[in-house]
Amino acid sequence: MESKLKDKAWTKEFEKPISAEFLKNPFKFDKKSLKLVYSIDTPPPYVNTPIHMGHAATYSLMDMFARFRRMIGFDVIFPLGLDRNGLPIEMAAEKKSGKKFNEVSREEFLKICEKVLEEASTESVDSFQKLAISFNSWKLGTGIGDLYHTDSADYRALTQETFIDLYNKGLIYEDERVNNYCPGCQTTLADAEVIYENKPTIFNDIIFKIKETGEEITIGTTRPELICTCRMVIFNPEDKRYQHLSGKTALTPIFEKEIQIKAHPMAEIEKGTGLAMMCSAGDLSDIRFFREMGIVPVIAISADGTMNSHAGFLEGLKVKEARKKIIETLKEKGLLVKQTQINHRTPVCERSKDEIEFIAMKEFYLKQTDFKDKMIQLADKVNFYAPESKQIYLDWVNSISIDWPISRRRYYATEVPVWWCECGEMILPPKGKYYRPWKEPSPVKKCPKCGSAKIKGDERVFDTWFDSSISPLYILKYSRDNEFFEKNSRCSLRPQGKEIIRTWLYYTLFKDYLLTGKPIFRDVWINYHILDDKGKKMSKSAGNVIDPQEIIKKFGAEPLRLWCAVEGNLDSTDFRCSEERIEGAGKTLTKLWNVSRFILMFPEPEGKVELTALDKWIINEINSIVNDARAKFEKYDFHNPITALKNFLWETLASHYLELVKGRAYNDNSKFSKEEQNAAVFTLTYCLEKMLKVFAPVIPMISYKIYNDFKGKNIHLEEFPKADKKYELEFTREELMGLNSLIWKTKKDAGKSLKAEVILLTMPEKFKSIEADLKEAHSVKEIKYGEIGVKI
RNA sequence: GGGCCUGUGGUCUAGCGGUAUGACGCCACCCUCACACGGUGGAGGUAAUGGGUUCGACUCCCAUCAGGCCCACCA
Repeated sequence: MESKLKDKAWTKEFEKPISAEFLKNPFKFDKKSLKLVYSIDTPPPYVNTPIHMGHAATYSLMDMFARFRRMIGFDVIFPLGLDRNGLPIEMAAEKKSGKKFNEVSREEFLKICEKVLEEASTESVDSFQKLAISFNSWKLGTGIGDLYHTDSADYRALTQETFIDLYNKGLIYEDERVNNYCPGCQTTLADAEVIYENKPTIFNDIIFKIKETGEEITIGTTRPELICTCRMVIFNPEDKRYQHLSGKTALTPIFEKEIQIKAHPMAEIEKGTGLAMMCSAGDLSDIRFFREMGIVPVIAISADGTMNSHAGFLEGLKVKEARKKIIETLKEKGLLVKQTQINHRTPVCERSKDEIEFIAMKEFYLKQTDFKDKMIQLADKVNFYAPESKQIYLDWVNSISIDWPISRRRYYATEVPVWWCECGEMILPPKGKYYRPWKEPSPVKKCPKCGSAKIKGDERVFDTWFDSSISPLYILKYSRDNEFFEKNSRCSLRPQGKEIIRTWLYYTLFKDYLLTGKPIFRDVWINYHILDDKGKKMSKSAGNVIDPQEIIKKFGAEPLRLWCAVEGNLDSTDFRCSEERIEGAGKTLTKLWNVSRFILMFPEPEGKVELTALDKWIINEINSIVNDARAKFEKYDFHNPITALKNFLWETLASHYLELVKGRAYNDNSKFSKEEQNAAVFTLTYCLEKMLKVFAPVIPMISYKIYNDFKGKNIHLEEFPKADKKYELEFTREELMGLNSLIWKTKKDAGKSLKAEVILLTMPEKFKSIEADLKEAHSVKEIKYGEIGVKI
């Protein structure tokens, strides 16, 4: 008999033509369909580096979610987005041109960025295609489900529009903020560009006076030029030496400013003299401290890196000069007790290695501290998978103490859509267009306030998260197709990594709440990480990065996908990437192929079908798997159902049912009736069909091929199976499998072949209904009923 | 330094109050007509460590250790 599956085994070479076929017929989103919409806010990967193993795994899982939802009747929005904004692109451009972004004109620099983007690797897209990820489309466009770029005019226009809306709602304001500033590169830096080095620094012990008692105290500092910004002296609450100072007033040297002395755990007993002066020169932590204490910070360094009027006699000096000068002055006045050289962890510029200065600049802020309670409540309206991940979000929201700074001084990002009149009036353009104020004229010729025509465009851009946080709005056509958006938001699912909960997830929930008044996601699926085979995090510098293309080349995409499902639940645990285990997953594909090949050897049964108890048993088994899978897939758990299905395939179906039913299916000696033989074939194909459909979202290519040869139809357009009614049976799965195993073991222990005859099989009466199948399968001469026993 | 999460045979995983599930790998035997990418059998775990609650704990609580994620790095 010839099987409908001709090839002896499934090989990775079969994947190519199938994935090509998938590409020809993508699952386009059909706005006119009457189906319910299920939308996935996919995380746009960065284009400048090819996707790594983590992407391959998480997108494979997202694809399982998408394919499953389609099979249960949803129209799925599953777009591919490519992230092209921000620093990584600028870094690549700088590397390529050998020039820093402020060394060439803005226009020129953007051209280099665009060139970098043009040449950006298409390897990621190729990987997605090889993995058979079922995005709605691979073509760039502005329709629902189309491929989108985060730097497109369309996307950026929407980002700018949300700025205009939020500004008009009174939620955005401008304020002076301290920035990391590199004097070498002459630019502000993001925190991520700052590294720390141990550098020898002079630690100066300086005398402060106590106003009430005249006592002198000594405080150590590496930044004496900032004494003018000192607004508090603190000591550790446990520090016995200074308890008497609590509540007293200190006078700063030279400036004679009165400041409070307080106990605060931030002061360390062993560090310096145990007394610390708190200056508002520094970074966010200083700002936070001042806010906590209710003190207004004083900024003494201006944007050009020189001391301003707050610094008094130091005004106009550069920071280092100011430090020199004040040390001289302190020495003259006898206020400098001691100078020691210490190794100090100093923030330096990642590239030029210059010491970072902190200077104040005006930046836009989005109010968020007022919304903390709301954002905590909002989390209860979102389903977190796994639920434990919610805590990461809550912890972050609780720790927020300052508003969100949304403007940056870089080039390749969405421009802040603002113009400024010489009189200081801010001019907002109307919504709906993409604006580039640094090169475009203002939307109004004259300032509405003073009538002046001297209007300049703002040169700042947005923080990338200000862009990224509108992705669900963008893919659901917020403000572009209001009817559609109203009907189909909230977005069904946000899948993302655990490490960006405080950024991408929080900012999206927050900003989109401000804009729409609702939690934008229904479900949030948080994924953990793929580690290398030793359990270490993959990183370029460690050289342990596993390339998914290599894995696909070696084993194929299907084993990789199956491995993702079988390895564990990525929503609660990291995976170690082991080639051995991925290869092992491939064996299940072969097993599935061979079982299918066997089943598809028998012609479709004609005439009546009379199910035996054995058939009913295996039908119960597969149905309970179908039930379980339906329920758990909905909750993004593929691991447990697929593990169960895999076990069903290997053990229950292949080892037990198949072995027992073989004789009846062949029926060479006509020991069984035609109806019974039909039942065997019917049951086998029944199991195969359901099994393939449960596997289909996980391993779409092999299931597509088998189902096509089996039914001549596209399995991915079929409905996900439902369980049929359950049959009552006298024996359990364990009892049946135990009986088989006992017979096989008895033969083996006696050194006989498995085909050897059983002279007498004694078994409980509950197996009477499957007597004929047992007799045939185990070559039993005689059967008796009673205590179990095998005689050979 | 702070917060949160995790810790089950060599590797990975299930269950989550009654001494442990399955897979991969390993060893032995077997080419039985779908499959040697197979079959059968076997070795291998005092559940990170130490306490506590309980008649009883892998399962609950505390501490320690290790790993992960995020934040901070300041006199």
